[in-house]
Amino acid sequence: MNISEAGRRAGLPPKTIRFYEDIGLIAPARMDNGYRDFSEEDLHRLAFLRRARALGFTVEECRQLLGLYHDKTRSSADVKRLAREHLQRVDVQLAELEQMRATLAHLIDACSGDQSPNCPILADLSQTPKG
Amino acid sequence: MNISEAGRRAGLPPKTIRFYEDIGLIAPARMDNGYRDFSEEDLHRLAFLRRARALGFTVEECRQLLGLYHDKTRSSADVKRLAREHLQRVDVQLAELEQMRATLAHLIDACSGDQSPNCPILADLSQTPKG
DNA sequence: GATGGGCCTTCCAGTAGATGGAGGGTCAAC
DNA sequence: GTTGACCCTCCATCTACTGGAAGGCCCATC
Repeated sequence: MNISEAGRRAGLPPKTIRFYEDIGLIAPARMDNGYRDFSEEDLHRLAFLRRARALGFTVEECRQLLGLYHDKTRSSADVKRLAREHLQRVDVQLAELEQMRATLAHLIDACSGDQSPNCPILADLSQTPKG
Repeated sequence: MNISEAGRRAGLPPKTIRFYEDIGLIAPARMDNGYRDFSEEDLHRLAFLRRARALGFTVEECRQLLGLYHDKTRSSADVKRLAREHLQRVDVQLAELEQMRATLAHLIDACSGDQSPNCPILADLSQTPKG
């Protein structure tokens, strides 16, 4: 199977698949003409990667998860630990974004949005730290 | 005022300040020896940048915001539009993160986290799209 | 006046995770 | 035989910095 077909079936653009090969996440065979030749196993890995990335795991975490997936002697504790660390990061990001959102919404609400130059948003941004 | 003092007062590392000068967000004067010489106005711009960045505005948006801030003929509607567009982006990111979080939390909850290789997290990641 | 430490400068490289494009090979169809 | 749609590699670009090397400046101390 060539790269565009693999991409279509795994839900990843060919560019991304080549990138994943570059960084050693997959290693598809090659045809005589040099074209990549994707097996079902390659496809499986690609789909795994797409899902793990969609959950926000970093590429390095994906590498570890793939390693665990293929390690029949793994313990689920290792996987769970990785996932929990990631969840903590997600929670931090969520808290930051929610804080941003609250401040932004508050400022937007306070701004008349008319033709006057008077603007609480700019006023807030230009506030000096101690006054 | 030299760069480390400016950084201390604006809450930004010297490296970041140099970077902001590189991309044209600030243009501090220079002393005879080539050192940057920050005015109160420069400090004000730096503090503005720090706050706008902390609210998640991109550097290009910060550039526009600074432009509006110094434009006495601005209308607050322009500022509000920028802020609203940004808020929409934040909301999209929040929705994505919350979706991630929910899935992750669900998977983590389902995983025993013991020494068995059996792991619902890996099972989910390796699911093929149609079964 | 030599030396040391702590600043400052510029420039280059690297980060994450792709994505875009140039330049060129391959292949099937018309 | 020549389009057009693929494929290949390699390099550049994006965001917003951050780290480090190599070297200059300034002040204090011996």
